[in-house]
Amino acid sequence: MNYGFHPSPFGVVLVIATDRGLAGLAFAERGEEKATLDDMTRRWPKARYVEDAAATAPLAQRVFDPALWRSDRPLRIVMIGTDFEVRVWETLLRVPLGGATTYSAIASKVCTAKAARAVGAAVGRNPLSFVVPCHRVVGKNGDLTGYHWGLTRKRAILGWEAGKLSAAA
DNA sequence: AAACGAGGTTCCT
DNA sequence: AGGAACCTCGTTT
Repeated sequence: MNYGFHPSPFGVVLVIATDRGLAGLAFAERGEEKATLDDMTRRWPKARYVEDAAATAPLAQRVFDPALWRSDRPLRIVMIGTDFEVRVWETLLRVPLGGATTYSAIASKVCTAKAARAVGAAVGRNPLSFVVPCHRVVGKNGDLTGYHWGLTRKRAILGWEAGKLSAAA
């Protein structure tokens, strides 16, 4: 796996890629790049990691520029996780830009309605932050309940998306 | 408003 | 294997 750190509208992002496509995308606080990398590599302990910012830079650029989200050049992604997690993430991928869903709604689709917390855990462990719209999930009552990389960042992303939406319209 | 328990899955020891 | 943690939710103090 190749990885590299790149600037983004929301801070530094760690991009992890395999020869089959994008595998990981995580936000890092300034100075905490190492911790973020550890956090990611823990997900796939058996993988070999090589820093190659040149390989990951184009991916980072593409992900954060909606103008490049074209169906004729789909972003290739690789989802590595348990059955449950992958199901949750695939459900999330169907949430449209600017849309929102709830943990319990996903839970009832993937498992039972009471698995909301499990969904929360799975969403939180989502290695493809931002690409998989884990930030468009809100609590049942419409509140932003939590975010692995900070509620502040979650709000920033939602605001950014709202801006992109009005720009497109 | 705060505390609590149920509930599903995964992580860590 | 056992316990704790998690981006939850509904109910009870």
